Amino acid sequence: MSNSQPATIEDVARIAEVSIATVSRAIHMPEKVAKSTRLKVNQAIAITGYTPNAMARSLRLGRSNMILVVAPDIGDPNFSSILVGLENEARAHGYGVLIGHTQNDAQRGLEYLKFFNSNQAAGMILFTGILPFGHQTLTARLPPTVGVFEPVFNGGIPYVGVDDVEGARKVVDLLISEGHRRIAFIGDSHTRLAYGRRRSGYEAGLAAAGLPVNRQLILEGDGTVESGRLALEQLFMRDDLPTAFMCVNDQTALGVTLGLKARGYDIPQDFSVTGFDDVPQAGFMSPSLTTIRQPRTAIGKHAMALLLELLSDRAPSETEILLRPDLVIRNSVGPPPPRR
Amino acid sequence: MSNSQPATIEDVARIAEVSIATVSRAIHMPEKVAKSTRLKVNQAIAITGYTPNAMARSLRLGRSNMILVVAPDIGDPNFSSILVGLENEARAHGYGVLIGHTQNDAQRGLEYLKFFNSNQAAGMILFTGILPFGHQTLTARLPPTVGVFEPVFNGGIPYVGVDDVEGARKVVDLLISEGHRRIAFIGDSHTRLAYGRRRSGYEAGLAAAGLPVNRQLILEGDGTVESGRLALEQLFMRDDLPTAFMCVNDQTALGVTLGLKARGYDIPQDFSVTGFDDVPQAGFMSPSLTTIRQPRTAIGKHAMALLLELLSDRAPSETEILLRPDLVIRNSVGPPPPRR
DNA sequence: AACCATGATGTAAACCTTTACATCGGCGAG
DNA sequence: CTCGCCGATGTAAAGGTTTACATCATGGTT
Repeated sequence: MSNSQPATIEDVARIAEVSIATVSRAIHMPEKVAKSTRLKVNQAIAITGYTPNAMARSLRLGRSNMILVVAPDIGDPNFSSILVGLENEARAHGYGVLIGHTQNDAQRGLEYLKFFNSNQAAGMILFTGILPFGHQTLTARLPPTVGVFEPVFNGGIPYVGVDDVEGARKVVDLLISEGHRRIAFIGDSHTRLAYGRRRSGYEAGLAAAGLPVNRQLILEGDGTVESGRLALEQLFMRDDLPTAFMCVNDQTALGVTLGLKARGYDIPQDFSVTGFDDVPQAGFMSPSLTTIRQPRTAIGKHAMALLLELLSDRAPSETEILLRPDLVIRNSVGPPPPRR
Repeated sequence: MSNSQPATIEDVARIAEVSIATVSRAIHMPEKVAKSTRLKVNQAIAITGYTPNAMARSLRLGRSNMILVVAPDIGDPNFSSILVGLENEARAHGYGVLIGHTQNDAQRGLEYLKFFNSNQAAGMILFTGILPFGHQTLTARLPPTVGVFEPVFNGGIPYVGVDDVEGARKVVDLLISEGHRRIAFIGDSHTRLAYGRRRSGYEAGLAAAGLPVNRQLILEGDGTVESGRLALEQLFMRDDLPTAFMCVNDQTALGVTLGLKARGYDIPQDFSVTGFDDVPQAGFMSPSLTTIRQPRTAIGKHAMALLLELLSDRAPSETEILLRPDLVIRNSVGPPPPRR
């Protein structure tokens, strides 16, 4: 039964007493083979436990049914649920998913690019906001690619994510409606498109309320906990404090929260803090964090659907899909303290 | 330069004015080819931008240089750093890493098994404490495999992880030295070997201190936040409280902490809580969590080294590698309250 | 001077598929 | 009865490698 070598199509053919061509057809174009033969073949497959050799198959075909998902950091709390969406959609269409982990190392990114020479993958999903290889000349020879979660910096790449501008807008609007007038934006960035969009939403919200945009209250950050803590320290050094901290993501908000608590302040009594993304830990923070929910599995699903559309080279119906962000109100926002 | 089709070995041969055999040798057995030819070949490779077709290669060779890493949940906070260790070691030996995500679905596990028929992967790292496919007959035809982080339930599979017994022992010893006598163990499990081992350490510690093992204080759990919260409620319903909660992992400890805080208790003034694993969030919890550090990248490194040893079918030097667990003392442990 | 070992290179088979093309038999129409 | 067509199946090539074996030239030994 289970010999040392995996069964090949030839083993099946021998047992079914047909040619290998017929076996192949019985598998891939069943309607082209007589019912009785089909039966024999299926029995033979069951007997041998044959599964087609994927490498030989895609060598012959010149294409594979694998999609490469490239992420700089597998540990990103947003990644896992997006992956689930990607995988489910992929498998529903007969595709599989490989995960590539670049650790922000262009060298590694390049290695994954080789996958496409060998047809080891047919397309690529980019979880990084940037092309994962240094600025090679090869922009031309890029495989079909879709960005998720964060628009791809180098431009021109279809993208699926949440509507960052509107999400940020919802946050500022909430803060303003609570009575805040001095709202800091923590985590501005020139390189991360998503953060830039969130900042636009922030500014739009202020403008709509007739509030000035105070450049002193906009601090840079890279979305890490540490960056939040750091920005907070800078603000305290300047002694020109806001009443609310609108953070570019939940990690940053955690940093701000920790810093504030370390200084002995209470949230939301003394200051309000908001995040963005609603990572799994957001509900467990103390206080639990008011933030924007990312529809993560939906993002994954749409992104994969878009990529498969690209692969079937029907012209893709759209090139940027923006999903609706939902505000999640928890306990980190309150009215500003009476005076300061 | 960059035509539409990727360059093949034949293109290189033509340009270098040698046969394809020589090109292949120049790449894989450079000492077998004259220095002058080697030079020509290398130039031709540079000109064409040739990279070998990995599929054709492993089709011919009957083996690949990819290692499949199977995890039920990519989002597990322990996974990412272990992966880094695995990857670094793999690439140092010319191997690459593929990540398989099973979502605890045996069907998916089986699909990954097909990788080995096609030689898409040469070996497998199991991050799940269990064989990721239902109980197939195929235990015999298992590819070279190493478990990480959690011993593999179905037995006989080499394993690299932390010494759970000793780690747990360090935790109880700490609690006992603080003066605790009634210590609950949250997260016992029949199916998760690591948890069983941690419980052994717990019992050993109690025994060494001459304390009784109270079965009422040992609660089941599956390592989720929710399981921690649940176990806590059970204890409160029984009205027979411990002074310290030793949790099987950090997530469980988070659940216990949240439950305790919801009931208005202070940690560590009213109760002490400990975790295990030192996940990245442990330091950010409030209070910050006293726990056991997993040497995650080291685990990955050793596991991959062991697997590569297995692959080279030198008999592996050892079949279980246990790394030293370190106690990380933070702020969730204190002496028990004066009376109760 | 004849021979052989040695080193460098080329030829062709094999790995496992898929599929264009050929073959074959049967059946309906003329 | 013959022809042509159609459906079912088989034959063989192709896809890009690696490598056993063959070939060839060179230089040293006898």
